[in-house]
Amino acid sequence: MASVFPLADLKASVKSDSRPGSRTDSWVDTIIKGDCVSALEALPSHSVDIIFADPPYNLQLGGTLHRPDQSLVDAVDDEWDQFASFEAYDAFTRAWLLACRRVLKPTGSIWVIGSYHNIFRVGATLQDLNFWILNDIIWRKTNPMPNFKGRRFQNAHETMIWASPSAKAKGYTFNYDALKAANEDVQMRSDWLFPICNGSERLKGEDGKKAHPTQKPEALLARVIMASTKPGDIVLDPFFGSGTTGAVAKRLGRHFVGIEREQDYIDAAAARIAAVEPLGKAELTVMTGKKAEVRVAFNVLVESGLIKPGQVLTDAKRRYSAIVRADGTVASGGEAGSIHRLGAKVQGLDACNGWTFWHFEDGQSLRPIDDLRSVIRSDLAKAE
Amino acid sequence: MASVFPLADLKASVKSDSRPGSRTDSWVDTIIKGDCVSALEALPSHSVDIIFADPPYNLQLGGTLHRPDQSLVDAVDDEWDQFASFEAYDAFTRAWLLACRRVLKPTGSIWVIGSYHNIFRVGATLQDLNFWILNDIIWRKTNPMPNFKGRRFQNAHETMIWASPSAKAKGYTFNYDALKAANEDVQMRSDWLFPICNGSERLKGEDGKKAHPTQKPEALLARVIMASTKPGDIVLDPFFGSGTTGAVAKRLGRHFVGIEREQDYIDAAAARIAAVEPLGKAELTVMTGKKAEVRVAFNVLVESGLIKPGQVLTDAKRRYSAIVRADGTVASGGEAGSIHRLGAKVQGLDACNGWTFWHFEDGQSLRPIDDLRSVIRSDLAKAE
DNA sequence: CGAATGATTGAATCGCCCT
DNA sequence: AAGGGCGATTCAATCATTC
Repeated sequence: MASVFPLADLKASVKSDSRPGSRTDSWVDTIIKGDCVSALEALPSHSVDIIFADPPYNLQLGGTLHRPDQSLVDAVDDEWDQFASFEAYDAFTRAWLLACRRVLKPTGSIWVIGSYHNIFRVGATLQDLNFWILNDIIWRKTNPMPNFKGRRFQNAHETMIWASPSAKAKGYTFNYDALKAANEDVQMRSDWLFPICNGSERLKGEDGKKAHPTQKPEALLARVIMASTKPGDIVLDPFFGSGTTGAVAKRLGRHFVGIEREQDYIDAAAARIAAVEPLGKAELTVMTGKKAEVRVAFNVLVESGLIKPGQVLTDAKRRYSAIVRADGTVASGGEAGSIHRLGAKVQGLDACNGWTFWHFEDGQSLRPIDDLRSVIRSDLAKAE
Repeated sequence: MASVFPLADLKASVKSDSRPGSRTDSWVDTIIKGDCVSALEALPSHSVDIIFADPPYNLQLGGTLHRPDQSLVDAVDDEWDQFASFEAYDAFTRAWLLACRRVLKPTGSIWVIGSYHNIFRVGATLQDLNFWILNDIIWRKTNPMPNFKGRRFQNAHETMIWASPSAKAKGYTFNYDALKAANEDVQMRSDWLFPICNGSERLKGEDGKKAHPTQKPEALLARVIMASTKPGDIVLDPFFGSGTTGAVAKRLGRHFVGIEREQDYIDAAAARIAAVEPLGKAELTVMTGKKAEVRVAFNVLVESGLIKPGQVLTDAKRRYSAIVRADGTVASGGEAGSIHRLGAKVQGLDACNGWTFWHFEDGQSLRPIDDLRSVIRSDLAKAE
């Protein structure tokens, strides 16, 4: 059974920060010491918003290998042994992913990072467990380790899988508009370029050696968290290690939960996170697009007098026209309906966004009726 | 049982070319018509040098997809890409990979290309069958299809796995020095940049429509073949399709064997290959890929810490100011957006280059944020 | 004839809310 | 739970057409 590691200083520093939603649950903003699966089983169901997992990939690290029937594996180049070790890794993967799924909200999503040693097994297991892959993301390293022997290509990337808990779970957070605005106004691609973690960001022990062998760069976690969470969300990392996930989550106004077995890593991560200063609310505001705007129905424009019954609307090229009726529908050549239905109908399409399709005369020029909706919206905003 | 498709013209053109090693085997430089596994079983053991496989991806598409302009996306919904379940796909994968392994020389290697829909299953099956993964290679597309609904990252890459037939098989060909020399004297990385196959390279039917839905670019195959084969080697492609593998192999002085079920694809591939002129010995230099423009988005500055959330930017004359947010957008007086959009908005213009418009405080002076981009660029340039 | 503009297209697991 | 209405959503490159 896992025990909650209290981290009094950490909690204190967390409680005083600006993160929305006061979290009084004892396990939030803590590092839980213990085995990944049993620690996960001690958490409530459907309680975290995203999971970022950086699982181990080499099961043959020292020690002897046992088959599932407990017999000792005596030769590593035996075909059956290879198979057995993959099976063991798959069983491990299955166990922690199942435990993660129970803890994850239906509106949540999971990220797993790995290399070619393990990511194919992880991906296949995710699919077997009916997780629904949203993207695979390539972290391209600016400064990867060279291939010393010159027998292969330089291994210059790692792979992340982003998945929702099921094919039907479409409520996951994806801050599409913010990512696009931040990316030169084009949508963010599946290949990301970041340096590996080194220099002052890299945690060092007292001996000056790196504190953790696979510390991930904070910039990578920042993009993951900014892309797929909202401020105040809870980010779980079942393989916490040096605590990059927690440090970035705290800085970005998200809550974290870490699970880690080794006390040395817990100590390093706790000290690291305690030193993080969370950002303020204004800095953490996420840009949203039209999808997040309040709905304004077309008849509101008619009722408010911005559009008058009897007024004629046309498309931008004046190929089609329609007359506005007092009930907020529009009519054209015997057909009538919503601005969307009629727009679709006159063009012979299945669908149409009437707000951008229909235009009204404004002096010499034509302007989309969407402009008038913005007027309504800014009025509504002022009334708040 | 598969039947060898003779292709007399093709053989003739092949025999007259400059490829070393006269191949008199009837199956060399032909397209075999038939099911992949039975055709493979008809070939001699340990007879081919590399295999390039582009298996069905098992896309699981929902309904139809429309672009924002309401045009229909021509999806890959062919019968050959439909599988009843993951189990069925795994069984299929296992069968053709086992058949491939028998045909592959111990000194050979295999390449498999796929997307997140299938590549994890392929990779896990390769490992289960004791293939030894040498690299996973990312094909970054310069011009991928966008994500039309804004619900995910743009799917901008595909993944290739390169593997030898066993962990002990170290005799595979890897032209390390040639690749390095062709890559400005640095090691070739695991992420490659190529455009998708388009324009005149794309095979069209008599109706002007694409002859094959998933034709791969020749440049991609050229790098694969130049990296992992020697002149005169035999390249097998068990999912021949439009014959890109054969065309590139012939052009590069390698022999090919294709397996394909559909006569239409065979006809198109045969005509295509017959028209290929093999290169002379001196011309067989390694193809270099497209050099990426080093494109740095504003969020990279924020993620890397060069610009901090909360920091204030102004124009050169301090008439306008904006605050940087953690999501990589900037905000000013209720408005928010990309550095470009907001710069335009505050000035009342249609467009604005945010990189030169917005400045940050550097001691006593103001400097354009473009200066910080050059700092990042010199780091990132290493990966391009 | 060249430049500017518009149309087409590519391996795609592509919406959300209310009734 | 299924169905219907609202209304949001695209990047790079190749061709075709117009100026």
